[in-house]
Amino acid sequence: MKNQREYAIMTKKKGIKMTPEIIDLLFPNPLPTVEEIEAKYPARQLPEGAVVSRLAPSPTGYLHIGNFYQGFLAERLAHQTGGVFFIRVEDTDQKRRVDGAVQVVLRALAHYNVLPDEGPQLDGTDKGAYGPYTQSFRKEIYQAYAKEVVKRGLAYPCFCSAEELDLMRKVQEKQGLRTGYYGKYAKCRNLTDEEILANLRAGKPWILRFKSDGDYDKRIVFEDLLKGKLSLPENNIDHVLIKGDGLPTYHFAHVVDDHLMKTTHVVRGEDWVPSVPLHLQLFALMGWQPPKYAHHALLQKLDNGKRRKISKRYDPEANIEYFAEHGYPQDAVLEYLLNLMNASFEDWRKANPTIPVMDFPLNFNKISNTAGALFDFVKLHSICREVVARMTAEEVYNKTLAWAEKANEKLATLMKTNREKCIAILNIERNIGNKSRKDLTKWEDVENEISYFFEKPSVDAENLKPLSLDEVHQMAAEYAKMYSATDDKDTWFGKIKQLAVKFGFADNMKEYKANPSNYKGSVADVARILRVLITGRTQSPDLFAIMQVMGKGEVQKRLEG
RNA sequence: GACCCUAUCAUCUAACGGUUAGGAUACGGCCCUCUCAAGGCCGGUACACGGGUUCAAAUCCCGUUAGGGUCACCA
Repeated sequence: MKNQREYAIMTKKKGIKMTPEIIDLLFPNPLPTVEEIEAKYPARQLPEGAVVSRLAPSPTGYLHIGNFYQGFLAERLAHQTGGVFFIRVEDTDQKRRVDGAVQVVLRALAHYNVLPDEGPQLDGTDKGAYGPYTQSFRKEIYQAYAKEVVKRGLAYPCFCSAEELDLMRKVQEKQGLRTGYYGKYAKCRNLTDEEILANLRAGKPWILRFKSDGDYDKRIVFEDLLKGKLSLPENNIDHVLIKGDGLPTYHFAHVVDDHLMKTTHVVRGEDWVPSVPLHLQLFALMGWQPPKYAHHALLQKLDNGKRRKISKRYDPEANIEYFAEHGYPQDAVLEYLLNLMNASFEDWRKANPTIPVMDFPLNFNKISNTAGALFDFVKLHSICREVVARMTAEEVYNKTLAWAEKANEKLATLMKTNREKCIAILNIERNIGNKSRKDLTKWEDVENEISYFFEKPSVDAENLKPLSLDEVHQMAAEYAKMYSATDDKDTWFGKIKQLAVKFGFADNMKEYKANPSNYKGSVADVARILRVLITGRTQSPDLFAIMQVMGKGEVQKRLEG
């Protein structure tokens, strides 16, 4: 890798020196000097070892779960070291820009408590001293640096049309060559000053290309924080720095912005690995210290037995909003992702069941470095159940209500008008000793867990067997007379046993199993029949607790009906 | 096609030259004075293949195979 000095020498030797006239035509508008710009971006005052990292979303109206994963990882790294995590909006592709997209990203991050220290805010302002944090507002900064590169003779205008480039690529493909603007295919690289001038005066559209001095047969070696030592061919392609609309490409913007914003660590998906040689080359060209890179594996999905990266097009869960919409507990999503980052998370959680997720010490040296994990709903759901089981009934109530207010109006109304009762329902078999029911996965499921308390269930006669409807009525009437809301659990169950005997059922399992033909069934069947009358279901949480919460009046109504 | 990354149970993974290859999820079985859920106990399932190096290899090296990724005026 060459340093700035070597580039300067090289420039002198073989750089094309653009005439001042060309430079004026290329950059007709007044621009700040690079010195002026640099002065606005002083070194950050941070403790030793503090990481400055960022999430750089494109405002497409959609936050991909992979980007969220990346941002979360960057945020952890920054905040665990006392550093800074910021957001930078990469909107240099104006075609893909969608209104309100930044809000989508910010709201998603806020939902998960992954909080940026700097960047655009929901009200449209910027927070932080290293902005603007939206690339389209930084146009003249990129232009100023581009102009500098042109002055040094290391960038040149390219007049090739999209059609020409397309044709070129097809030719290269046909011949089995590497595609790209390099070597003899870099036609505009060797244009004379006169030719450039003529094109510019004729108003021919142009883009600015970097004059690569890389040799594809040589290798560049660098240390990736996650992948270790990586060796790739040098870049010899004259990549685009400034596009036809005057905005930079990702590559140039990345180098300029992360230099100015003092990013120390670039965390991104491993799909970026192939462009690291280019990026390092650009940092060297500018004479800047490159950040450390950390490329993580991509989240994948099984599709017809084949793996592929999670796709916006086919997988609804590729959109981070999916999880909020369906009422996934925030912490469960975070825990699941943390578990993919560090498998030791589970052990930590087991040892520290009550500590907040964000207190997990994410070990950067142990970030999994495999081919990329399959997104696993089964595992996520299991984590959800654990997370919900750890909550108090009131927390579950609050979180569910917050979800329902956006997603299920009917449920929200029901919950608001029956707050205490809902909490009592959600408290059934919760935090008894240190055990809890684990049948709630997401807020979406709550409706089904509480609905039967509020409306009289329909009863399927099939579930009342072996008794006839008449016999059921007799049994229910008998039980209604016996039931007392002040009974403790043992007394309650004792009465069910009495009822069982009275109607020809065995009052304990062992006896029934020993002589099944002597009985209509066991006490379990009696309990089932009562459960069906009261809840409409054959399966439910503890019937004793349900009846207590429901209240004697309602219980009797259901027994009679 | 070129280049890069990866390879341990079905899934996520631990192991950093010496382990009966561990855990979690899922699955199966048993137990648990009412079902379900939970809980307890038990169980099956993995080092992709082939060569080396070494007293010793899941671990290091090479190759094969397989999967993934990248090759834009998109990021």
